[in-house]
Amino acid sequence: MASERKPGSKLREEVAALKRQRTLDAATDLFYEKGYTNTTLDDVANQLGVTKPFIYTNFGSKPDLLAEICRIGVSSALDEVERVLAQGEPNACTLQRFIPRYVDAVLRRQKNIAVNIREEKNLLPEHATDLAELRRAFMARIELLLTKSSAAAGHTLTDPQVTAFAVVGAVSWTTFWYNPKGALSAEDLSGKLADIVLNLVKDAAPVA
Amino acid sequence: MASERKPGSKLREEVAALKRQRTLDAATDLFYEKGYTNTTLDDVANQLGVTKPFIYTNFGSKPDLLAEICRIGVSSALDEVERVLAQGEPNACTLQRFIPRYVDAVLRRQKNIAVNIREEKNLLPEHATDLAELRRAFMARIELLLTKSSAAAGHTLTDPQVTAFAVVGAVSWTTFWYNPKGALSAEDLSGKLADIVLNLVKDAAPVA
DNA sequence: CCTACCGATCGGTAGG
DNA sequence: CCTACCGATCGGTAGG
Repeated sequence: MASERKPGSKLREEVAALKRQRTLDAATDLFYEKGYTNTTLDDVANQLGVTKPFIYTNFGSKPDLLAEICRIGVSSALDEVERVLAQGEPNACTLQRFIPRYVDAVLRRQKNIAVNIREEKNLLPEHATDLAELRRAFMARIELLLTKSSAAAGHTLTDPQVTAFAVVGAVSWTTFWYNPKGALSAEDLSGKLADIVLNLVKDAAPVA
Repeated sequence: MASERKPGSKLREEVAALKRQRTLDAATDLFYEKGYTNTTLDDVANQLGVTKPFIYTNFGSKPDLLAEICRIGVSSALDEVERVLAQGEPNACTLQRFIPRYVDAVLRRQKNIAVNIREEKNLLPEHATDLAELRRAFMARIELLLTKSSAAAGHTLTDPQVTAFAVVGAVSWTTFWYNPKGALSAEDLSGKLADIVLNLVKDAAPVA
């Protein structure tokens, strides 16, 4: 009996992580495709080739699963701003580095972000509060980035908050219309959208 | 007995229209506030001070009610583009007239548009098809407007379709964050957003 | 257009 | 972690 098991609860952990990941993936696909309330936990289990109680070994409830999917969506965008801000004080070129990365991050987490927006009303109050806080933090960082990099480029934003919402709206909107299987590649889109959005943050001048 | 009733089925029609309108209003508020699946038809009836069968005299089913709410949302935006396009060939100033009106229209129908976006997956297939067609028509009109008015202003859009999605995204996004009871008035917002969006449609030049 | 009810769906769990 | 089931919810309607 070649033993030596106790320290290697590592395998056990890896198995648990794998199960959790697969459950999240299946649920993300189904929630995105059919909507949260039209997806039963039996559907999710079925797609994984298991039965419903399997899901409850990793997640406490259906709303927990939803909350985690949403959290991943917001976090991926927040991480991207933090990464750029961590590279030092924003300068005139920071936005040109940030915007394409942000667009890419959103497209990579397209399903999570779409579900996050659509299913907000199906979150439990505690999850809704947490996610609202995360989103608020994200918006604050975007505002900071826009303000500082605009200043460095020599212009002032009339209303950084509204500008931030416009940028985030233009980018997040892709999650509703972009089809990864279509003719437009994610790279093409992210380049084009980056150009358009960069234009947007240049201060309005020749209007009226 | 002062009679004279038959030709005046007009009153009857007015009553029917009123009931229908009130039902739509109540459902729009509740779907927006709590989400479609979290709102029961008993909730809607309750808010109107009636019982559930009342609703079925005006709408065939819950999904019918949802479809009508969504249709009003898309239509209000489509109507606005059509109105501007009907004023003759777009020129260099057309966008400056259109954008604020479009933003206003979206804010006026904020609830319908938010519900439209969120509850897409809860539509019946036939309604989903109709609404997708309406949305497609709307996007085509926006693209046309952007292309022609840009041309009239002397610049060319690299990709009118992506630009159109960016504009529509930046504006539609307001339905998720704008709070009519907050400090920012709808007029202020529509002015600011119009400036920002007008900036966005000027062709990218000094990038890279 | 109300009262009262049916029927189906589905999240969650007991028991093993 | 499966089988089998409960319990609640809720859209829709029959009957008046």
